[in-house]
Amino acid sequence: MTEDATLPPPASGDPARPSDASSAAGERTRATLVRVGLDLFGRKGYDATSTRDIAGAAGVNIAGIAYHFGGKAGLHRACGELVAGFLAERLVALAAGDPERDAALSSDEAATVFEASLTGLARFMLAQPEAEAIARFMVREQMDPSPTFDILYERLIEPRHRRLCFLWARAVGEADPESEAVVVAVSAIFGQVMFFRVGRATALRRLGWETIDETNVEAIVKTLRDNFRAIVAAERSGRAAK
Amino acid sequence: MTEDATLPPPASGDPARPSDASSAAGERTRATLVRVGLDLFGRKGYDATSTRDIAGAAGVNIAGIAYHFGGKAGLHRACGELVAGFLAERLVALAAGDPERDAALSSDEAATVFEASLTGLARFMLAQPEAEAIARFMVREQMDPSPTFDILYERLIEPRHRRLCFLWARAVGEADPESEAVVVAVSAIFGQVMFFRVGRATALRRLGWETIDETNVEAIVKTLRDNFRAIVAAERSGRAAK
DNA sequence: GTCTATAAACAGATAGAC
DNA sequence: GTCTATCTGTTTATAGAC
Repeated sequence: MTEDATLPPPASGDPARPSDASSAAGERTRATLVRVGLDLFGRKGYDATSTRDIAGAAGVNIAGIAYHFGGKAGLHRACGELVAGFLAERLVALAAGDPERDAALSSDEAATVFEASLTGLARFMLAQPEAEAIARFMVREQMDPSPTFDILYERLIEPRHRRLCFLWARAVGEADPESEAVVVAVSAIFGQVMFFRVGRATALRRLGWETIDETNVEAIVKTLRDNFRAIVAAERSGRAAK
Repeated sequence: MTEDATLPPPASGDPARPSDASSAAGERTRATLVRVGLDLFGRKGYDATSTRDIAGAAGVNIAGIAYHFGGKAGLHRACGELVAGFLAERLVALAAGDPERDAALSSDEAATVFEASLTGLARFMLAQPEAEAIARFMVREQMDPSPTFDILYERLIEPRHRRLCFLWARAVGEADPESEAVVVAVSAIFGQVMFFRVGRATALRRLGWETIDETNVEAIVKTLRDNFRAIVAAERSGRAAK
């Protein structure tokens, strides 16, 4: 599982790297180290993961980490950049919507787009094997943010969360999409998905599941959808009553 | 904050300890080490926390950890036992209900008790300063369970989650409180609370808060309550329509 | 029960050969 | 670009004085 993930687009010409080093072999080594690092950092945490473990699992010499990334911290940062880039692209596809057209959506359309984003996110983050390492890495950065968290927040979390708030405000007829009530509501709804990642150990034991496969995730998605629709309906009727 | 928490009941006569060692000084040392260990383990994780840090912050000699707990792992286990005992007791008080009387509750009463448990849990876990270390420690065990997780799960998480499932089933008129739909629904609702602990870094930035104080937590609780009521109402009407 | 001193293993980083 | 060998610091655990 660590070995054959299909995560990183090997990206032969990487403009983010300012320095030298552009041979095909070096690029392959870097990509392998980042992929393995993402898995191990997410699985055990930054401090619990030794550079020897990473180099060993990647089949790369230990000195290669310092050579290619400047050190352990540099590799960690590169993992964050991979996550931000890969996931931002993927989530836009999952949401199936063009952010620039959101402003033209009707209330019902906004609710539909929000729901599609929510269920798409759940299906991807909970059932896709390639998302496991990513989700673990991100949750860990949430728990105790390192310098890498800023990359994730600014390039991934903030814009996606902001868009959901915009959609939510439009769906329920709230004028200010950045109001406290909207941000809290969207966060709470997102938390329903997050539980099945963070509290996975509890969820699996309570449900007698061995893992969250594509069958199981549909049971979760059904509940998420039902809850979302219930909350939207109540919010709308609450506002109409005023 | 590490120094003056009022967490551990110093428990002079501890029956859980099979061995010798029962002087007042030794008991104080053990209690201090557990309290500091809980804070640091939760804040930085098991591997990132050195026994020197713990001993230093506790004002105890490094060798004392091995002497009193057998080693770092033993101290971690003792932290888990403290959390399980303290929180189980506290949550029963928060729920304001006697588990043995749950079977006699009406549907509306069950919903009320569930709601009180949910909001009480949120207020305690999100705003009480003494709960910060506990919550961090528990989330970390969820993320990558150590042997200590079994203590938390069996003595704290499972019975509390099971009771919420019972209340939820009764509230919405579901016969089987351990059915997949019930367990998933309760987990999702709990996830709404969990987000503001796990995703705290995101929530604070998005809301412009410096911390979640008692004022802020009321904004969260209001959303949690509204969402809970909306979901209950929708679930009931969905069943009535059949 | 608490302390000092130290052992034995391991961490990340680096120098230099190839 | 990759390798071996090694440096330097830190880790947990322990032995023995008090």
